[in-house]
Amino acid sequence: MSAPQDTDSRKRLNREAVLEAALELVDSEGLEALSMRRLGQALDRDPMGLYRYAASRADLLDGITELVLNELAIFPTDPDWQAQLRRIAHDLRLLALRHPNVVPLLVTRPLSTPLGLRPLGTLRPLEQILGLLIEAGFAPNDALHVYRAYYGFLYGHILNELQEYIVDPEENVALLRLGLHRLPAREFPNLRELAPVLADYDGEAELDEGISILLSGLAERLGAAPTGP
Amino acid sequence: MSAPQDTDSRKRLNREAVLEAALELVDSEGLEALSMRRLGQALDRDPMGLYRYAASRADLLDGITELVLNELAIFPTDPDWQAQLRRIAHDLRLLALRHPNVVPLLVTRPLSTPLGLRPLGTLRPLEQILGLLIEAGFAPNDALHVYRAYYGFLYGHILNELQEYIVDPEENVALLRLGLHRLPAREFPNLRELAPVLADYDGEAELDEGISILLSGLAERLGAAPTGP
DNA sequence: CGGATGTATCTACACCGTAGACTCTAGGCG
DNA sequence: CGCCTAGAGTCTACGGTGTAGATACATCCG
Repeated sequence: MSAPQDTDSRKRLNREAVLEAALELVDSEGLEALSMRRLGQALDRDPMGLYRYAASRADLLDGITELVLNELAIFPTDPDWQAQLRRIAHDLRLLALRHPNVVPLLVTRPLSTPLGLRPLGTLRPLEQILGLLIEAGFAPNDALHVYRAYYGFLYGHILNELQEYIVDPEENVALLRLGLHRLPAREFPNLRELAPVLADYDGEAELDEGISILLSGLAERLGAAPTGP
Repeated sequence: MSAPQDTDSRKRLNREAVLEAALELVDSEGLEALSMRRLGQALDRDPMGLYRYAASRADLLDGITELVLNELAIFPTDPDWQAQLRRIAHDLRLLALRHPNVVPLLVTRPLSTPLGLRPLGTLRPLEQILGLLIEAGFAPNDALHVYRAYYGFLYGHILNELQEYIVDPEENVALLRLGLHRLPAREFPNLRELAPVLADYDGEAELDEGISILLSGLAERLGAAPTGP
């Protein structure tokens, strides 16, 4: 009658469990809904107790980005680097669509922390992709440049796609039309005319096409100036 | 002796003045420092009075992004669309470096508002670049795709560059070294080895190179499948 | 048993966005 | 002139936030 009630939700916590609950909250109710008190409530714990597992709210946010990025699998020794980069791109895209509310964290957190001080989990993709490229024959310098082009393109695409993404596909067209109808016709003729095209955006195809272009450009460069013996 | 003290900072306000003060605050002290109370203090006004010029804090943020994007000049009728796109890219980069704290808003605000309901000022670049491309001979459909590739690349680059940007160039190397030194050597060999290269990132050159590649790809496509009569 | 050590909880503070009531000012109109 | 109205400016208050610090509690070691 005095055991600390392990009925269901009162198991012993650990950092991962806390982060998972936080992620769940963010996924379902948005970033703004994530507060220590709300999270404590979701875990049926005193909010102050969470500070044992996350030093601050900022640390919590970092933890979430880390957790999400861990869903991304990279195999830096795969010899087919092009296929690998293509797969990673699609995986990251799906990950972003699965956790749209986390995307702002993904692109924003790194801006506030110098590279070397970031959570290791968020640096791992960088490290591993560098490895992949170096393994593939790029000089380390070039690998870095390639990584930047690749990841830049990827993040850009995700932001683009998510901007035009609307949750309820039923409302999608209507809302879009409604919204665009609001635009002054003489100032925004092109946007208004493109409404139907905007409405059915095939993000996957667009991403794949972009990756193809990028990869062919990169392969060309690799062929032109090989560095290995 | 009773005039409402127009000494200096107590002129009549308007939305733009408020937004400019807000931008100044964000530039100098970061996004988190922007609160109604702080802003009211900066303007020597009652915080509640600001609601006359911005309906909410969110609206304030939207206003700031709009204000910043207005610094970007686009000439949609310039026949040399490639030069135009290149210039815009560099302008946007400089703008991001001038207002690094605003960049999170730039990439993040559009994610929370359906396209048609966004502040007009933030849609204008899209509209005008579409105009530029259509004028250049792209079919409207293609113009949209090209825009996405272009802007995606651009945003990606800016995020990349800002991630590695550190304010005080004196501390830069030291901090970076310090940070990277922290990384476990066996897990992050590539990153550690690339520290010196990371330290002197020439964002302008990298951007320009990327734009060149993109433009040549685009020009090729335009040449391959022209749409005009 | 006594102490010590780590966990959980509570209280309190300074700050936030903003709803709503209130005061004050300027101007129009009889 | 006096009065009324509309709007701008101000104040107070409410329910929320992150988190420092004190306090209570459990658990283990000697």
